[in-house]
Amino acid sequence: MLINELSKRTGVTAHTIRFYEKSGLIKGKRDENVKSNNYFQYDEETVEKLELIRDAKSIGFTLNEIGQLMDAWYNNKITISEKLKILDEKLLSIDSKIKHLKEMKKLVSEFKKSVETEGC
Amino acid sequence: MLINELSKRTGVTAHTIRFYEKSGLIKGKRDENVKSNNYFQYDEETVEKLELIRDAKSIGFTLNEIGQLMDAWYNNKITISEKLKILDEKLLSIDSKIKHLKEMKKLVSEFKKSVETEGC
DNA sequence: TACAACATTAGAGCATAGTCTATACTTGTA
DNA sequence: TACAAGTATAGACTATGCTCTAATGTTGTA
Repeated sequence: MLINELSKRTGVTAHTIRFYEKSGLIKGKRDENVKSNNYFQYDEETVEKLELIRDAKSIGFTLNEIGQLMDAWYNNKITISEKLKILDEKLLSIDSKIKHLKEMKKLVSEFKKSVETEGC
Repeated sequence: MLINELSKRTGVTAHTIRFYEKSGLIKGKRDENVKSNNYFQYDEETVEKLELIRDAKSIGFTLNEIGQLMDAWYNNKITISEKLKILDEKLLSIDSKIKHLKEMKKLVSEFKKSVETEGC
């Protein structure tokens, strides 16, 4: 599919898709048989990747971290042990984020209680 | 205390403290009795605020959101029900982040397992 | 009194993550 | 064939959150 369809499928603007392409997060392919243009072709894997980017971004991963994660996911050039290392790092990072959020939730909940009872 | 002491107490650089001051997140006071300089004086509340900023930032709140949260915390110009509304919004937002993180963790864990067993 | 250490403001610079514009070429449809 | 819609690239611009520099003034200690 071309960029416009990819954009419609994922809700990511063509501008942003090109930005991700330039950043190396996704890769379109050019059809060697087509000589009249140099339009990028995107596949289903790219749809998946854009969805992963959206999800991972929403929980606070940077594009750089997401790039690493997608290397572990899709890149067959890196070894299994390298993949496992990346995945373990990300799992630790997720756990750390969850821990922080739970602490913050406790803090906010306690304060809410004190506002309710003491009105401070 | 002056900015340098505040910086040492909190681990936040003087530059960043001034940036937060300019952004309206914290407020130093100038001593009217002292005419020879216009140094800002900071109190214990500011130490608390900088710690709150650090915690809240680490779990993905923007400075803008943190500003709102601190208004609820310290500003007595808003009503109790307004404070509770802001706190409830933050709690929902925290819960949503935790939910997303858990989903992501599951996804990454499952993928890790498949890398371990199938080496894909 | 010299001078290091500390304070202030203004503004420049930087990283991240887009967002938009200009320019130019290609494709599909009336 | 005209022309709207789609595509590509380069580069300018923006917002957030710092981070640093320059210029200048103040304070405290030898």
